Amino acid sequence: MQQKKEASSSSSFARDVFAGQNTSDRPPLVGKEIQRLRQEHQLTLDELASKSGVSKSILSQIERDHSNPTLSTIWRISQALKQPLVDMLSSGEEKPRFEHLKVNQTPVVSSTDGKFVLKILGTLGTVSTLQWYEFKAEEGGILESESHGSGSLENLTLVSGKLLVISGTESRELISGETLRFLTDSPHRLESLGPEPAHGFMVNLLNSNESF
Amino acid sequence: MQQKKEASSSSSFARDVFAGQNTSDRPPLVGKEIQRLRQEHQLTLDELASKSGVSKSILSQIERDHSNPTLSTIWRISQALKQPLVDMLSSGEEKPRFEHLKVNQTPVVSSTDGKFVLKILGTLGTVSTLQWYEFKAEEGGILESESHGSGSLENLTLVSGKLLVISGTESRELISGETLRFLTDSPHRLESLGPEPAHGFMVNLLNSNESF
DNA sequence: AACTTATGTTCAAAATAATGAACATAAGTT
DNA sequence: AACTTATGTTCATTATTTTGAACATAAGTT
Repeated sequence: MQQKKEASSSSSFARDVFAGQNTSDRPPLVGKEIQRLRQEHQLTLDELASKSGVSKSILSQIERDHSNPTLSTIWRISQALKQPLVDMLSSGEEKPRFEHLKVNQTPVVSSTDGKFVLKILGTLGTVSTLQWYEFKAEEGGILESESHGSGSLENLTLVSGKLLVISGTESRELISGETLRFLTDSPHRLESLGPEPAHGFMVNLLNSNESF
Repeated sequence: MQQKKEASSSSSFARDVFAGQNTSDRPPLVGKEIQRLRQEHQLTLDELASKSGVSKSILSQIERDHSNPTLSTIWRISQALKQPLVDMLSSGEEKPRFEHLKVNQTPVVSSTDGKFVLKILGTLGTVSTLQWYEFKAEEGGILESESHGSGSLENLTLVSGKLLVISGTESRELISGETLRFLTDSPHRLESLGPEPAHGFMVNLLNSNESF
């Protein structure tokens, strides 16, 4: 069973952790953040221990990144500190400040006849699913979409051109500068009426609590 | 030393976990989400095990929420699945539901010199706030913004023109067709470099969990 | 059917996280 | 100084996670 190491502070975890920066090639270091929060709340280790139900000895080690805490441990600490668990973990991670997508890196989808071009500008999967697009369509260009699931919402702004939007049994005609918001829980279709090309933006909220 | 329980599946953790729903009074259940992601990536337990360096036996148990994984374990799994660790943990938590908005009259904000014009296309306010805009700025037009709070994200796509983006101490130059995603947890500034007017689209995710 | 292959689960053993008590250290008090 | 109090760290022990190998099950082949 447990072969006693020379001291608890030199576990392999600690060694690994201290070997380098958290260049996102190793788990986030939560110690600093936890300590910061605890001190912000003016709590001692003893107090946080009793509030959280986590022993103060392990708290001490976690704060110094000498331990690799369990999910439930981190969770109990985050509760006691009234901090969303997720925030505590992401604090250590250095997020890139900028993410720069060059022109050719922007994914593009186009209709079979090439008349309707959809550029996927971005996606956010965290909360619910969110996607936004730019589109350009010459006269007669058509985009057909299936239902995005109940509760899904599409927000379309036309910068230039003229566009016919059909969702379910209803339809609307949009002119330059107008915005339309509609449910996309049934198949829908966009059609550029011309003569000048339609150009616009879309923000879609997909209802992702479907299990497929 | 380890007093062998009747079976590994009846650890106290498992019992606790199965005692009730995750009504945010117990650690998030990551099992379902991990399994979903693994299957989405078409990986078997063996494959994920070798990719992540986590043994398949513990993967099996974690997926069924029969184990209380360690931070480093969750992290290694999230890496292998190319999923931000944070997303995996928040998946079990309550998702915000949408509120239905009234028809918008597209409010317009413009800089004092009138050179930078921002059209608010839409808003969604729930747990985190989402807003999207269209902007047009002639040469020299400047938009200054305060911090939107920690974790806030701005997604900017430039349709035409040239734009200088400064956030914190960093800056980027964008040309037509490019997209930039950046954190707005510090003051930032957009400047149209001209000569042709800058025209683009922004989607902002504001983080509204201020600790108060 | 018997044999292989692919996939997921269970088990004993090993590694390590968590606990509670003892130990350090510093700051105040008498 | 000697004594207390407050705070954080270390240590031996206990509880749990993690591992690797063995086991189970199902699907496909000969």
